[in-house]
Amino acid sequence: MTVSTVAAAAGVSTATVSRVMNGSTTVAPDMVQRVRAAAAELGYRPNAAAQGLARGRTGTLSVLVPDLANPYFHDVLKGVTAAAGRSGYRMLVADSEEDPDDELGLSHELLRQTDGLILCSPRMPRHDLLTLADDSHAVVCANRLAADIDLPAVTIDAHAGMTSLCHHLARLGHRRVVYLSGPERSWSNQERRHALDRAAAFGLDAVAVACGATMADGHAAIDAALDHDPTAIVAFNDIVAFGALARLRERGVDVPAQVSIAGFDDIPFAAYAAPAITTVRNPKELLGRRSWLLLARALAGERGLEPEVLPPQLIVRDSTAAARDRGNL
Amino acid sequence: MTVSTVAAAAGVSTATVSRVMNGSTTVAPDMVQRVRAAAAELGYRPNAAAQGLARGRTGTLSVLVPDLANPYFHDVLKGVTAAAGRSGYRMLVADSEEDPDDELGLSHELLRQTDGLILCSPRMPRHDLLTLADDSHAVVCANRLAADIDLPAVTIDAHAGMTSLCHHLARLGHRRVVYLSGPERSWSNQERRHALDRAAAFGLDAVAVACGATMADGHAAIDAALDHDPTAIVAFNDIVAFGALARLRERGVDVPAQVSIAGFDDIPFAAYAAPAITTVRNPKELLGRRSWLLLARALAGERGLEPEVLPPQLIVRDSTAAARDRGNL
DNA sequence: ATGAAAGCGCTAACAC
DNA sequence: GTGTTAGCGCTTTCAT
Repeated sequence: MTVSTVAAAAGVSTATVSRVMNGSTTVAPDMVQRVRAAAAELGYRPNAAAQGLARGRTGTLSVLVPDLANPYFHDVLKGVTAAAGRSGYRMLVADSEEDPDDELGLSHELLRQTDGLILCSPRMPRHDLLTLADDSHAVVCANRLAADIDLPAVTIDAHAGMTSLCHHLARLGHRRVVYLSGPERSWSNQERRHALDRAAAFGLDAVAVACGATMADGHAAIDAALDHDPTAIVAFNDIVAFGALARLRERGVDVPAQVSIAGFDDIPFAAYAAPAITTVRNPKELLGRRSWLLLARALAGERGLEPEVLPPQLIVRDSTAAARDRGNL
Repeated sequence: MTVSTVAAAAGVSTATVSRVMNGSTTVAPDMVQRVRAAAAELGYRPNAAAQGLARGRTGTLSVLVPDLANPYFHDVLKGVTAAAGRSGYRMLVADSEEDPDDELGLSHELLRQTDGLILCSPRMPRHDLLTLADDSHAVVCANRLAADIDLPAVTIDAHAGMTSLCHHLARLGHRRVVYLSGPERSWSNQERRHALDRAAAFGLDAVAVACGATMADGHAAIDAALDHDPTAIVAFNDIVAFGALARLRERGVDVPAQVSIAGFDDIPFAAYAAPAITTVRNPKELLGRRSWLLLARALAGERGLEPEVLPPQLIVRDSTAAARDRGNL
């Protein structure tokens, strides 16, 4: 079942079949009919590999995420597919499972099979990022800015987000806050942490506790966090906040009466948690769409694309309230 | 940068390069060295499309899920990649976004680009499934059994799962239970519902309320559910249970004191909910692994593969307790 | 407007 | 053990 089969059945050349299948306008209407009929009759479907080889492009892009289990990435992926789909591109998703050392290899593998790659929150060392940028012009970086590396990027203004959150907490009278720190190699985590440190200007006294990016991490980190007797806890992301909330409940700590807690990203679960989690909304779909736009431009040959920075938004819910007046937990 | 480039650089033929790249044993050690060196030097990476065309297979399989935002599918996907990866296969993920009418088209498109397809909880009409089975032998169906359609399948024993859950509820003294029904076209939903109906044998009197598969659906369905004044609510899945829990909280209904609630699947969030959700654990990763195994066999030419049925497991947590003695909500 | 034919980059007979 | 070569299925000049 190839072009030749269809061509024979329709009594035309393979070139004509190809033209019809690709919607070329320079084909006589009756030929179009004949070919269409023959193709439909035979149930013909073009072979993607052959098309890819002949055209020099696959029509597929790939996205590499560190953890597919994090709902955060779904919305990003949705944004990417939606935007890329409109340009006739399909999306291949890969998961590095939070293994920074595997990312470079995976990226090369993906680049081999697809036309371009979107790295979502990559954890790989700076050096690998540099290698990748040297190897290919079809890579864009989401959620990470790498100075002096020629990689189109789109990020969130973590500083602005954290600042508005800190403002919120400061107005509620909080002073001692613990930050549940995300993965070491996460750029977002570093940004959030630094932004929080700068919030000392509002009178917030922040201390970081090593944590991670999963619910289990959040759950496990609470005991250490409470040792600092904070009135508020800021989690690396909503997932962590979620796990933390569970542990606080176990320990009988009332949220937000005794301790306030806030997350980051605004994943769907955040709004349904008990209590609903105050968070900094990340324009995830937009991030996905912009990433594709950047990739499309890179694919079209544009170089030296400027990094884009997207604005987050504070979402106040029920997990934050006025700091308790005095006393320890 | 092609085989020829490398061949020229190494002073050998393209065939030898190909042999080395594919780990053929019938190559002299020094040639292997030369080729390896040249390839590394040039940073050569084989073109996947060309390989696919020449080999007649792409080395990629695809998985179609109805909703990538449902954490349930992550574990399934994890199982698939893990198993397929061991056989040198990569995985392409596609999301039909709960649009049953788009599934057939998407499936064909995926089949065109990859060697095989795993349909995860497909919602498409039976007729489309039949078409697909006729068109290809490289399709396996997870979470759906279609009688008289020659499609390798792996499912969960919903009946067993629902029965153990009903047992649990019956022993706690529940009689009036509401089932929050999932998507109309979901086979799992039908199975769960039927199994629940059969639980009348335990003295459970179940009534179904239309709901859906999202947190918002669960949230929205609670009001109608409470109209039936149930002592227990069984949700289509954990996501729905999660949304339902939020609404119950809003209405001031105490779970589990006034109403018990149970989910299905045991997604990670279930254990961290407030209260932790009693559920029926679905061996998701196993399901993924088995799906791949079936697909691999189909790809190898086996036909008439027997459907596999996996056992679920009741996980009792804090959202279910003894039925309230008397009185309405 | 249509067809013939030359590749796209790689693999796998087949010959040596 | 190594090289030659004929495709894999499609697109795309280039003629006509």
